[in-house]
Amino acid sequence: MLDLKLIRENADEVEKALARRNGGHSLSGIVKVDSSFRQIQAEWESLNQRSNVISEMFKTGKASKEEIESLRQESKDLKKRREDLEKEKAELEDELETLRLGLPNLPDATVPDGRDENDNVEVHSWGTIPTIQDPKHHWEIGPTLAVFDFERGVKLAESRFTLLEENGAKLERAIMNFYLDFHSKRGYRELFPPILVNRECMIGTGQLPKFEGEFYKCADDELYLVPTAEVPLTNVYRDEVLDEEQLPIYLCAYTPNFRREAGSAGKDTRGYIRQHQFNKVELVKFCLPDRSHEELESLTRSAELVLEALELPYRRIALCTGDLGLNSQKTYDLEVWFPAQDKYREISSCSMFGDFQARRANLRYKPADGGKPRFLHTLNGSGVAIGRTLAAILENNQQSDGSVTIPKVLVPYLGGMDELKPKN
RNA sequence: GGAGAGGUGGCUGAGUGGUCGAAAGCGGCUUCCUGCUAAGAAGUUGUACGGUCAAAAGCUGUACCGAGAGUUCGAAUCUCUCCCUCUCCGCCA
Repeated sequence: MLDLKLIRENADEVEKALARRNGGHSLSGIVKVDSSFRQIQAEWESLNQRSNVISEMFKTGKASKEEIESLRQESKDLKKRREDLEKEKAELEDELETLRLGLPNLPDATVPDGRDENDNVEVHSWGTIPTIQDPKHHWEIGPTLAVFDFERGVKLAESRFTLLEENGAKLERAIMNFYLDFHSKRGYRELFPPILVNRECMIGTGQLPKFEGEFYKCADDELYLVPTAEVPLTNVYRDEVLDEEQLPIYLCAYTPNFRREAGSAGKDTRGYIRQHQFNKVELVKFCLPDRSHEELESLTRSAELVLEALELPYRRIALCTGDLGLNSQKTYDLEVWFPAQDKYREISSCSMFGDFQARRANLRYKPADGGKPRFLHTLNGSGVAIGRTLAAILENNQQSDGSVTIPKVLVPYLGGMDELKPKN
């Protein structure tokens, strides 16, 4: 959410900054609603003031008996007019809130301009792309190695749900534990948050109200299945004022994630890449406003390091303005190599949000110099997606005999197992 | 699920329908004092959005005592609905 004062006073500049994204975002609507809201507000306040004066006269008993009758009547009339104004005021306020919540963040100056993902910029790549004769897709390899059972996953739920067979289950858990251990050792405090969250959380991190159809919601409770651990983690300190000395705060957590994938019909329908339920370890940071850029670099680096530890070839992409998410000022995507698809696929997305989420979730810190509480800055990134990691390991580590070697760092997490062999 | 208690400022905790933005204590801040971070004394201390001002300070207006509705000239205080927390019992991983 953008600062209303900033919009009011520098509408042109804000509009110019937003124009770097796709689809123009006109501010004239917001400015207009804001000014009529304030006009109504002023009128309403002056009526209140009069009512308070009348009350005061009752209190002090200064009015004569005849005056009392007319004052009583006046007060009743005032109340009626106030109620009319209140209705109008509430409507305008709602409208203003909706408009503001729908407005995206301002892109950072360092973000490359562009229309869509084709204009994203590769920052660097790591690792050697393996040479594999006729590489197979992970969905071809998985079932032969007791990793995936796609048919039964669909039977249990619906499409885009997968049953992990014994090796898959163990591998998924090994990756998850490796990631959590790795980030915990590097200063991220491990939490295990609720996986159902309330609406305030979803608004706080920016999923709602704009993307209502993307998420699973409980019918009888105002609760949502988390689409990412970003939601509970970023909301941990919602409506709180932290001390400056507490910052920065690094959090990490594993959660399952649930997404309807409403806009992705027909995309990645095969395999384990795009599921309604998937596992992920997420990294979240809270920091002082002037630290965002370096925190983004180190956050992204943390995500890269787990891929390097797993020896998976990847590249880092800087998203262009047109591909940036609603909340984000700047985003790096990490993409890992998928041999059978002959391309890189996203496995992590690391973003800085400035005070955009902090305003929505009311996340503040008290400056050490004793000033008023200020909004802090938030960042997050996948550290990284577990299911896609599993798929990438299957594809990159496939051998000509149909087996798959396990990355060294995972072997201890698998009781010493260092390869998966086909049954027969 | 049954029974009960309660939701007030950064925290603890008072509050008779007008004198309550709200006692008191703690904490915070400022100053004084004792030759050093300990103790003591005094003062000060909510938030949001407006107005005034070049701006800040200051002054000033309105709102806010879980949320919403109602009674009343006037509600933290009375009534209703909802939400949440706590205690006991039951049930359950």
